[in-house]
Amino acid sequence: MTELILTEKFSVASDFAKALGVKNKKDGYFEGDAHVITWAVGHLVELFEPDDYDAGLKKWRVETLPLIPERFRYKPITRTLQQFRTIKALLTQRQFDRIIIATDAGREGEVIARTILLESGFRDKERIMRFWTSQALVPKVVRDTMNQLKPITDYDRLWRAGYYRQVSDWLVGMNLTRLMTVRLGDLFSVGRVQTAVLAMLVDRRNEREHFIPETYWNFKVLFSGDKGRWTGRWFKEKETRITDKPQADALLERFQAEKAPGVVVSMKKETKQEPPPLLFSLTDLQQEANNRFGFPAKKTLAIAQALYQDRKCLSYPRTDSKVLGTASLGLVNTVLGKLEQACPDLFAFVDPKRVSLSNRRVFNDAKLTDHHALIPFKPISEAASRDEKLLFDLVVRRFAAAFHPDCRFESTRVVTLFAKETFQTRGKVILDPGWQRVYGTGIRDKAEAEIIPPLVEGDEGAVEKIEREEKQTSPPPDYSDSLLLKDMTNPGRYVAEEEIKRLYRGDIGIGTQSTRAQIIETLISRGYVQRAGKRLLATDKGGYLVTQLRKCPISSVLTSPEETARWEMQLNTIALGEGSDIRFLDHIKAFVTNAVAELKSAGLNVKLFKAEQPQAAVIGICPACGKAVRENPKAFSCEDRGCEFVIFKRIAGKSISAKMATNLLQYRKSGPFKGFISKKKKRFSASLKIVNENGHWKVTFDFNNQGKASSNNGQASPDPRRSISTVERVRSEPRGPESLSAPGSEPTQGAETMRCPLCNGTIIEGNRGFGCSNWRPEHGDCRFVIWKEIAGKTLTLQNLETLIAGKKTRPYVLKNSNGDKFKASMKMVKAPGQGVAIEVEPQGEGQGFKVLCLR
DNA sequence: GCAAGGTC
Repeated sequence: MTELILTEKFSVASDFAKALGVKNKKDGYFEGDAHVITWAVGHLVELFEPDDYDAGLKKWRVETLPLIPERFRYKPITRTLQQFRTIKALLTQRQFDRIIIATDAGREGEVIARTILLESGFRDKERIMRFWTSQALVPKVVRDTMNQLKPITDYDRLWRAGYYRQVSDWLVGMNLTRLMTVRLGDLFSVGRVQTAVLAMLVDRRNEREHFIPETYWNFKVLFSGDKGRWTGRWFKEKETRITDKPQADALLERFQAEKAPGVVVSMKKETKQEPPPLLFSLTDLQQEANNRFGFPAKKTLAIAQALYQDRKCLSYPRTDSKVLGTASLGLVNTVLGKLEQACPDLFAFVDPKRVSLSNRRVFNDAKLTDHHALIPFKPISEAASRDEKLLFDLVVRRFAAAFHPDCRFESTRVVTLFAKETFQTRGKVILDPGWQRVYGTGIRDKAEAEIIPPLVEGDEGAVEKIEREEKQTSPPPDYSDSLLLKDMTNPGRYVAEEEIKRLYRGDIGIGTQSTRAQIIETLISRGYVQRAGKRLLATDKGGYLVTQLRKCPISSVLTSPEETARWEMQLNTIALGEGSDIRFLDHIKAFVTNAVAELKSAGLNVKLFKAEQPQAAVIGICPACGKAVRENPKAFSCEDRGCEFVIFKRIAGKSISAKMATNLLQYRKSGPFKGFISKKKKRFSASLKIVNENGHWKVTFDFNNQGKASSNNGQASPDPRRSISTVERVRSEPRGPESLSAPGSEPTQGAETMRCPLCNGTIIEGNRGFGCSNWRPEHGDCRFVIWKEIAGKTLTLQNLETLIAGKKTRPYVLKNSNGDKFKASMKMVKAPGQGVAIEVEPQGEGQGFKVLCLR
């Protein structure tokens, strides 16, 4: 008997080949005695474009809308046509006893297989079987599941649900994008997913713009008794804030007037346990990598893909599952064995009892989706990039943590009665860090870790200090990739209606794990959203589209995340055989028809949008005028229009990368590089340098010094006249409020590196300041920073060296906070309890030092 | 010039 097996992707086909002992690889498939195994590359077939139905539809016109094809048709996707033809030939030109569909176990997997069969003209359903499992495809799982093949008709409903998903997205997207674009005179894309997400970003921008901060007050009282001190925070029922000023004043007066001590009225101690976090889904990993390293979702996906595909140390990344299947216990044991050897520290406290099927937080078939959670397969290669290692480390730690004991801690809550008001004190002592060992003990609960004396009810404490804190309410934060992914995954948090909240209780989100990163990028490329560091900000254009759609009652549902969830719910019922597909499609068609009619006649404000292009990245400093040099399509040029300095992206036939340009700007010389082509078509090598000829700065070749700096990534040594030390230039995202960046590559070789005066770490350069490479909590949480601009003066590299060496700079003209100018030199001093400060020493007499820059 | 969903 011969069988044809069709998988969704090459990696799965090769898992099958391994399990079935098929070794003979042909072009586009594996060939064995009993099996031929071939693979798709995701979707190989797509819906017709409008102009495939009718060439007249190539032009976008309002009059041709709504576009509602009588019958939807498919065509092969050009990019993967070769593979489609291979599969079609196998299906139609060879006789197999059975065709086994082994695409991923989910709705889209079903669509991928069915559309290939459809477009190949293969109709013999009797011979088609479905291979269905979400377990990791180790050989045993493949062989066992091959013995439990299902008739394909069991999955017809799933295929229909997938088909309606495709078709309804097409109807909404094609019609409303064309309509809004033609009516508003600029490209305005509209879609079920992208418009709902855009609306979330626009709403957040509006909330923040219209937010009015309110002042409120807290009270803290420091009690002191025989057993020690404790701080109580005022509360009444669940409230800890007082929003009324007279009330706050009255309370303060009462507290100050009160002579009697505080009395402990309750003391509760509980031992609590916190289980390890669940294994990573892609979205969780993207969130964590965005929070910790500032990686955009797309970057994390790309790195994870490389770890999976090239380095083969990570499982399939596009998964929304946070568990493994019960068939993966053996796999887990193998992986644990390999990783233990590579990083024994992380696995020293693994609890063998947790490495068993009784660990339902890890092994849970009921919670498996198309794929299982992200896990490591083996230690990462030494050759991997820094970013790859960072990301992989997150996965390994999460994996290790999953097999650790719970974190056990003792939580204490003390209530003290003072002046007839109640004050609470919370403490937390970690008894056994359990899985937190993997992350370094106690990082997570720093804020709460207050040590409380062993109080009992009735203990008295004299009042030592009464503190009133004035605070302001803050608006919800701007979205980052991380926060947006969270709300896309779990939109119910922002949905008011109880009924709809319930819809989200299942696993319904907006978009899918495979596309969420892409949706964010689409919004950016449409000019709806901009990145500003970690933040994602809706632009005026994005806000405008949402406003126009919301003017129209029918179309406005696209701007509500609820609607996308309703569609998902209905598709689910179709997949389960409970819903009517015809009614669903009729509903969507009616929606599109009505929305088109409504928007055709709506009084839309037509407004012209200049592309709000985010500024291109700064790649260096202009040698001619000191302003930023930015990348543009053809060159790296000075942002000052009046300055003509430019480094073209092609020099003598060779492409110049941003990295090369950065080096060139920093060191005035870079190379040597191979691959230039002379006017006589001869190849040659040369370094590039920046020279000043008659007051004109330009890039020229340098033929000296050939081959000398090759050990240094093609980077020349720094120009000795410019600096004796170097600072690592960091080009990743800024972190936190200080806007210092994460460290980039290793410190530049060949030059003395500057050291942090507090912890001896490496000095790294961020966007706004020079900081310490040990800024991460796990590296020592060093907060050292010197801002690049101090009192209106921009520091030079030489100033920085002088300051770090503890020496005084020469006097400069500086400005104080009132804008008054004065002349002073700067020096770094130890500031008590604060790390370091930069002081300026005014030139005038008797003015003393003035602290201008605390860390 | 359009959607969203796969995979590269």
